[in-house]
Amino acid sequence: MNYWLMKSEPDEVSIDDVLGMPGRKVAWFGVRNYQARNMMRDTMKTKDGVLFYHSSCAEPGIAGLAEVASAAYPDESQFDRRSKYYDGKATREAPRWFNVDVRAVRKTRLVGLPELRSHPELEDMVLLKRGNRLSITPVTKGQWQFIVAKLLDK
DNA sequence: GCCAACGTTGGC
DNA sequence: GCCAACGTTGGC
Repeated sequence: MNYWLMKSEPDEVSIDDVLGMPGRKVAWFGVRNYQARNMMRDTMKTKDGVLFYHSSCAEPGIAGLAEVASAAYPDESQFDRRSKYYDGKATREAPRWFNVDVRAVRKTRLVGLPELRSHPELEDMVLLKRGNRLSITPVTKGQWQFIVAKLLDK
C-alpha cells in the first residue's frame, strides 16, 4: 500500500468534478513527465491512497481524498491528433505515456500550502521541497496518517 | 504577469 | 555526452 499526492487544476478537473463522474472515477490522462509516468506505471497499485491537490488556482492545496482505481494503461490522449496531449512519437505498439484511473472518495476542507508548511511533521513532503513541480509525488505513511487524522477535518 | 526552478531538446 | 537554449510548472 502506497500513498500519493496528485495535482489537478480545478479549472480542468476538480474534486467535485470527479465526485460527479460515473463511478466517481476519472482517467488521469495528460501526464507528460517521465518521473510521474514511471510512478504510475511501475509503482501505483489499485487502492493506493491519494491526496487530491488543487494547483494553479486561487487556493492551492489538498481538496479531497481519492484512491487509485486501476493499474496503469496507455493514455489515449497521446494518440489523438486533436488533443493538446498528442504525441507524434507515440504509437499503439509502443505507447510512451500511461495513466491510471483515480476514484474520488470524498471532498475535504481545503488544506493550503502555508498550513502544510507550518507542521514539522510534514517538512519532508516532496510537495514542499524547493522547486518541486512534479504533478505526482509520493507521500509517506506517516505523512498520510498525520494529514488524514489531524488536518483534513480540523 | 513575473520568475525561479527544473525538464527536454538538439547541435556539436 | 555536454550544455545552451528553450519550454513548462506553479506559487505568488
